[in-house]
Amino acid sequence: MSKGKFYLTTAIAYTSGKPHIGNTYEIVLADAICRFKRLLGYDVYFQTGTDEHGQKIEGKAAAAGMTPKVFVDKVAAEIKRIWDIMDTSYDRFVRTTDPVHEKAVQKIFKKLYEQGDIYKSSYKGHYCTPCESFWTESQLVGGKCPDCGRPVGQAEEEAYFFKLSKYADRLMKHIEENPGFIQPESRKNEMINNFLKPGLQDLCVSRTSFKWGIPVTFDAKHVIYVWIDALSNYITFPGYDVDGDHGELFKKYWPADVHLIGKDILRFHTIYWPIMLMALGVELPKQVFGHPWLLVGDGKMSKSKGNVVYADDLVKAFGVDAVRYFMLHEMPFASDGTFTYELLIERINSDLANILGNLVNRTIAMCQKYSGGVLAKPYAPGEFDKELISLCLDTPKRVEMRMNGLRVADAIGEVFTLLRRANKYIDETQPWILGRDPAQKARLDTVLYNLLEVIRFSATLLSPFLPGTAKKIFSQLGIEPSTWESLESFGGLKPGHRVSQPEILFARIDMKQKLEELEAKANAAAEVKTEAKAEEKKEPKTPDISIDDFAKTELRVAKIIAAEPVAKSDKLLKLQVEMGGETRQVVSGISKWYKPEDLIGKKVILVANLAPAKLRGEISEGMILAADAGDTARVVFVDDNVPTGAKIR
RNA sequence: CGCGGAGUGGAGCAGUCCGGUAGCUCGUCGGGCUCAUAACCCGAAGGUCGUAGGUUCAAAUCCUGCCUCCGCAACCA
Repeated sequence: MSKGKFYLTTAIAYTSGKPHIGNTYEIVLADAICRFKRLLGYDVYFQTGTDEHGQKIEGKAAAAGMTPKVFVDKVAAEIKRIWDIMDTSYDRFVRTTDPVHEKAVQKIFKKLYEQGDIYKSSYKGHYCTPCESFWTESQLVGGKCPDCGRPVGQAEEEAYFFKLSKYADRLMKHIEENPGFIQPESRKNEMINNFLKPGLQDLCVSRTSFKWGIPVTFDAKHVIYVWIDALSNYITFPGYDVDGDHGELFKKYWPADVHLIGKDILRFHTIYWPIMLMALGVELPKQVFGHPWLLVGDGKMSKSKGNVVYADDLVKAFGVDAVRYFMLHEMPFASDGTFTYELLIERINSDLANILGNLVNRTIAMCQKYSGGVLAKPYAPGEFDKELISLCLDTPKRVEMRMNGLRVADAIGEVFTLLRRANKYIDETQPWILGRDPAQKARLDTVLYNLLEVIRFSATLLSPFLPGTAKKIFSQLGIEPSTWESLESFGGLKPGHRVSQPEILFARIDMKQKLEELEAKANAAAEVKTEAKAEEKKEPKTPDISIDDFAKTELRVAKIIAAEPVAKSDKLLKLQVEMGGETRQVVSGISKWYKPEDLIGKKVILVANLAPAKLRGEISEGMILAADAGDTARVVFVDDNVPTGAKIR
């Protein structure tokens, strides 16, 4: 019965905040693949979860006035809630703060250390004691701290490193011998050319700069950094044990068949992770698929209105399956997809409502109208049947082929090709005309039977993508969900069977009206947000300073005598300013709002005693004052007859 | 020369690896039909495949230069 096991993982979501529609895409894609494999008869284990350690979370929790644990519990619950709203059928939702995981990770770290793959060393660098900061050679300004201008000393911060280079050749060989390992193909070359060929640097796998992580058992100062902590979830939760006493799930399902991840973290999964596994002597996953991103591509809804789109809001407005359909349909495979409300509504109307919903509806309605809802035996084949039936029988194979290549959008497209064909078949056979002539009853029954059978096929094939809709269709057909095996032959529906009443699957959406509705809602939400923000902003008032504090700032009038953009930067302008006979170079982040020629000859206020800093390789000796209005900045200009060098106070 | 992606009828995309009639969905226009959710079916218009060269009997597809756009990285002193 079972065709074998199938273990799929998603990346574990970082619990720094609520996942938006792009983050949600991955779990839906994973779900579609897993449901399809189950339909085929595979024994599926589908694992997802959250990555909950790290400095960023520590910081966010502190900012929210919570302990990291409380913070992470809250966010993880939110993520899980959204995964559930999306109707995803994961078998297990894991969290890296799970003690079982933490213990396993500590053991892994220890083992790698004991066998010499992890060693203790240090970051060497220039250290500024007052600033508590490390600087690399290139960051220093004139050999001094770019922050405070004081001299720096040589210092070291200890850390543990993982010997990636030791396994580089083996990994290269593995990638070459297993062409399907990295998907899509184009990414494989990227990994080889950018990382493997230039040579791998040993990876820093511990930190001492924050506490919110899994401690190194034998060195309490250190916390295990994300690589080993997060990546290993794929084996620790199924029950991997460094001493070989593995859990049942691990024995049964490892190696993973697919690691489904975003293209941005491909490097970690195709280089660091395989090397870790090699070092542990564990078999490598079969495939790593770096999926593209679903981007929110609509400039109209600006940031100030809050254009972040969340899956749960969409589900509320359009229904789960519509959102799932859009996500899965819109992603071509290797290139990014775009989300806009217009596109979503268009897909719902033209595919779900018109092609699919209407076909089911009209067919069931005709069955009720002409046959009292009872199926008769298809006795009277006609000229259009053959083409329809052969396409129908062919479709499961086509879908399977597409899915094997993880071409989910194309797989769905195959089903819709069949649905379109069925709509055309209705036109060709004209059942409403057959219905007028009692002599044609047998032919009419046959036509209706064929249509219903096509719908049964389609519902089955769509069930991994639109689980809720498939269920509704089966219920309208009055049957239990069909198996994959039942799609081997045409004619699974039993004559004499009675179908249910037709119901609308997807209502058509009035584009204009819906968009207005959404915009009104967004505006209302934005108002609430800005109000909330305004209140928040009042809280941290800048503390009062004394006149002496202010006097520490030396403000002087300066004239801009030259300006040019800084190469390779979109924000910076390099200015030469003249101030009481002295010329200085100032780099300012205003190139979005000012062109060089707008500034030359103008007089501005310069913070003259600001410690020099290096920006994109250019020295900046001071700062020009400008009003920051959030989206824009306006430089403060000074009356032209004020002499340069004049002090401002 | 920081990394990467993309430029194909009005919109969104496929085709590019393995050169040989430019295809799909939406939209528009015309027609058909009435079982159905103003749905469904048929037909038509609309493209110098970013640009300039090169290879070839033949280039959207291969090679070279250039232009434009978009992510990421860097960056508001």
